Amino acid sequence: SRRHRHNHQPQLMRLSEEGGMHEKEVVGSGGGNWELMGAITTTNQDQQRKKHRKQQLQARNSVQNMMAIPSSQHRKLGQVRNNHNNMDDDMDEEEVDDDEDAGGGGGSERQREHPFIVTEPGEVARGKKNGLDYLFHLYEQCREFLVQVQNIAKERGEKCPTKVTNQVFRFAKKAGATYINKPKMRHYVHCYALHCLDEETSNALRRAYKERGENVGAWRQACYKPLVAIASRQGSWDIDAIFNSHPRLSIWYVPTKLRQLCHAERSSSNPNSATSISAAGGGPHHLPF
Amino acid sequence: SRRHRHNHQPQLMRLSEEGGMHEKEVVGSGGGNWELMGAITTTNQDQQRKKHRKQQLQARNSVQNMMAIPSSQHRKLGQVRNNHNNMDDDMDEEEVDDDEDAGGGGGSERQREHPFIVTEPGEVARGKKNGLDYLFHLYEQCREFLVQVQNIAKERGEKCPTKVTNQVFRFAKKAGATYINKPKMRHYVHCYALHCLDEETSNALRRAYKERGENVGAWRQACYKPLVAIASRQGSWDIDAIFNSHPRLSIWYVPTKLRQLCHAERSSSNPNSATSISAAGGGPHHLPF
DNA sequence: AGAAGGACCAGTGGTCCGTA
DNA sequence: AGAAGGACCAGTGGTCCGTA
Repeated sequence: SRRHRHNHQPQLMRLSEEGGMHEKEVVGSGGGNWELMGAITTTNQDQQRKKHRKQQLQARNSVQNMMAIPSSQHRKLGQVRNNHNNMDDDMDEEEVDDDEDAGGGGGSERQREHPFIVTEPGEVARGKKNGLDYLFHLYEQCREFLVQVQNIAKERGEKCPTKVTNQVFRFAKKAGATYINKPKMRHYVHCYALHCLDEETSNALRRAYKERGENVGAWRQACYKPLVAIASRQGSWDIDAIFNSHPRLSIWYVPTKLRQLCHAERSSSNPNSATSISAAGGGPHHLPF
Repeated sequence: SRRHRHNHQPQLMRLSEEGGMHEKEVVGSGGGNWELMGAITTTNQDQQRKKHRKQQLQARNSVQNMMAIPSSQHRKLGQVRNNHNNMDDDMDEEEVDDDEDAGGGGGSERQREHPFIVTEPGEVARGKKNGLDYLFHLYEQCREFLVQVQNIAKERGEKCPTKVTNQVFRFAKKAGATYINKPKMRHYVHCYALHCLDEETSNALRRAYKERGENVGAWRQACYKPLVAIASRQGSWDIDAIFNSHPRLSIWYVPTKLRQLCHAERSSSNPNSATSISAAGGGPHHLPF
């Protein structure tokens, strides 16, 4: 096969055990579209790859170059599928692949990420699964992408984002981290929040839910309650202040449902909420960050 | 005339001298559409006004009630024109007003605000003009509207804006402050910034530009330079940090042009800007706020 | 069924340009 | 001409729902 597997971000690979190769690795689709991958703390061995004819058939990506990363060819990146032979890059020009390339776009379809399972701290997921340490690691990666976007913005004298915005997700995608996307990160933000704010509780919850054989959705739901308890203990139920006071959490938007739960809890625990809010500025506990 | 002039916000009236009445006063167009004006720290004497038939001809404002302020009738409010007789409310039902009511909507057109002129500190504008103290006062009003929006949001457990957003402008409009609008406030933000950050310099500039008979546009342009000088003196050229460090200024977005000017100045004064930015976090002067 | 993520949508920041 | 502001537009935050 002329398609070469290579890991562009060795430090970022997924944590599931599965043969020698990690499915999250991105297959190089030819040369020239990994420009500035070096920005992601990895050396880039792909920059001198040969140009592939297919890239020229593909219309240039119309999205403007963004944040110093040249637009990639944006061909569907042909991420390696698990237990599925790599297609040769030329194959789809001469034969039909039975479950990819169905869309008329001409590229192979991107493989979805493996679903998360509830794992204990330190546990590596087996099979076509990803573990929760990997999930939390994605949040750290996003933070690194944000820092890069911020540095570039400062360098250019442009507006500098303080949160993980669409711009950051776009940057991550262009940088090759195609496994990062907004809906996923938003979906599990509060789980990451618990991990940041009270790792002990977070770890205990993971062990309990793994023990009971609960699925990820159940674990995710269960993460809300201890967070509300933390907000309650702060005395203000001000989940925004709690997020903003934590250096790793402050870059994430508070999820709507968590805010609503904190508000509901505050209302039920203190029906005279008007005064409680006015008073909140004066008296809540200091956060340990 | 059955149309009554009344000042809904006595403390907020414009500063131009012009007969007994101030043009910024809003004409009550009938009863019922000043709900919750009390939220703007004024007692509301208009709430018991009679309903006017014209309001019923007007389609109900389709914009949903926002932030606890019932939607106003949204008839064009018929702000008093200067040196122009007040129309009787009933007039447009029986006769045509020659320069209002030209649209098909059936309401009288809103009068534009009088243009600003360069005034000295404390000086009240004469004629159909507004002075710069009044301009800066509008920024204080916006801050008060923001505070109200924030209080309501906290009360409801909703996202709480930290800046003067579209939501705040909408709130201001619904509260009757029809003379506040986004393009205007954005246009003069940097002038207000200078007023906040270095009132001495701001005052001197006003006096100089008034003396030389310059128009508002020229004065406005001239406000950029001392701001860039302030950013330069801070050593970081970080105009965002300067805005955010000031309690009254921090709620305003840094205007694009000011950011660009600071960036250009930094680049020309320190071509090796990459290191300068990296170092900026460690060493800039403390701001006095 | 449980879960990942493309893609949509209401409302945003930003400011142009038809208006007076 | 100088100036005020309605209204537009590209890109946002938020998340639904067609997909696998």
